[in-house]
Amino acid sequence: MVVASDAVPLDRRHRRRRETIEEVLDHAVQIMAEDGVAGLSLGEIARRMEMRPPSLYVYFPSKHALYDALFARGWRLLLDRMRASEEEHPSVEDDLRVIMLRVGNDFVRWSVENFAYAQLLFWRPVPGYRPGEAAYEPAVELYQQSSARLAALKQRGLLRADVDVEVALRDWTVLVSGVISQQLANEPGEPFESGRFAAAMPELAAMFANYYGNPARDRASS
Amino acid sequence: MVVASDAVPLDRRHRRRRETIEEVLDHAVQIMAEDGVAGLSLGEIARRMEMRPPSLYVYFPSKHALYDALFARGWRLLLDRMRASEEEHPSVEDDLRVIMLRVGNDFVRWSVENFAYAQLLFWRPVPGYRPGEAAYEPAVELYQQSSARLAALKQRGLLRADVDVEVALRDWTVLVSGVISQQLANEPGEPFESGRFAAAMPELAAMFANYYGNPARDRASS
DNA sequence: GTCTATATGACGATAGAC
DNA sequence: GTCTATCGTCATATAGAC
Repeated sequence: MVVASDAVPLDRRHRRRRETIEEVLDHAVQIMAEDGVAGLSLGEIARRMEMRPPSLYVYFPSKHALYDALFARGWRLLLDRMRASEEEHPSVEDDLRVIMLRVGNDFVRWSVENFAYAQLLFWRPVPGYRPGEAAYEPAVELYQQSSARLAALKQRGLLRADVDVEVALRDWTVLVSGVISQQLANEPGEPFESGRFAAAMPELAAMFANYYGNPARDRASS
Repeated sequence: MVVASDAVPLDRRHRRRRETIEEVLDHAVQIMAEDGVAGLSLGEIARRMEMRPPSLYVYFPSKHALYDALFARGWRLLLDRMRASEEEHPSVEDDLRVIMLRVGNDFVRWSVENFAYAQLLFWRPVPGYRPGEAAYEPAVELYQQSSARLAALKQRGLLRADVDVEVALRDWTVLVSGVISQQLANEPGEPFESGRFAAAMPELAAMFANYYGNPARDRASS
């Protein structure tokens, strides 16, 4: 068996397969945006790819597996977005409110602009579908990144020393997911800039900073 | 035409019809709780009522109309619950945090215990379904009741005089719906008492009271 | 390996008999 | 008011063509 000469077409096949998978996911997101997350249909994906529905089972063993791939892809995209956000604007300010507002706004903006993903990630709209363990991996990674970020802020004295980082992070996720939920449920399609609930972020960031912030360090909160 | 003699069987027919409708709704809620909101199927309702599916169309012209009835019924039940809550414990305390925590806890508790309704009311899980104007009526009523309650608290000096009641209410709904969303999405089936996100209510109520409360009146906030 | 043809059973919905 | 019959669509399984 000659491994080396087989490797090239094997790679090409694999690459082509992955490209097809990505194309399936692209169409799936588009359809979810049009018809709702639970309105995704394999037949519609196949139609747009000029395939027959059963052909999709070559790439995904079930519709749930497709949702799992979308779930993981969504968290991965959001994780990348938040990493880029942190690189663009390192949180060097001494104002907890300003830092949380920037982070929160980026999070909410991505969710509003990618509402199909957001509904899949933050709600539970698909009957019978529960994300698999592997699909949760990037979500866990984002959680750990957020936790580390908050811990660093505490280290720098922006969070009070007696604050439990996990509790503060739980409350912060409640604030942010509340904004996203209300925005997507009550004003679907409304852009981030003009959303009535997205506009609540400044007050909510101030609330959070006042409550968990260190008054000795952070003069801006009152 | 003798109207009087027709009236009795007509009433009986109407009453019987309404009873059947209520029975349909009861089964629908039960099925949504088991299979998810979007997993509701007319066939399953008919099966449990020992009917054929087309017979349901005598009572509801479409599945969306059924969802509309469930939407209105859910808000009505929640409205009744919040009214009873206010009667049991009139908000006579002088502590904004305590008042908001009681109201918020009752709201979240109902939502967790009636998670099928809650998903329908606070999320948008059904592809293609948008609540009709009539179905929104009890939701609007509850909003107005909440708005009046906050205005009364402002009148009593528990909310700062410069606070916009509508803004404060928007932020409060974000907090509460954030708790409900996170609780139902991440710990489905978990009771109110042991829910990780339901347990955030005390901190969130304190956050809200600190931010919008009147420090001159409300010594408890810090 | 990749796609297709075909089939099954469930679904929402409609028409028309009784 | 309830039924049977029917339609079109869906996810899914199997078997087989290339």
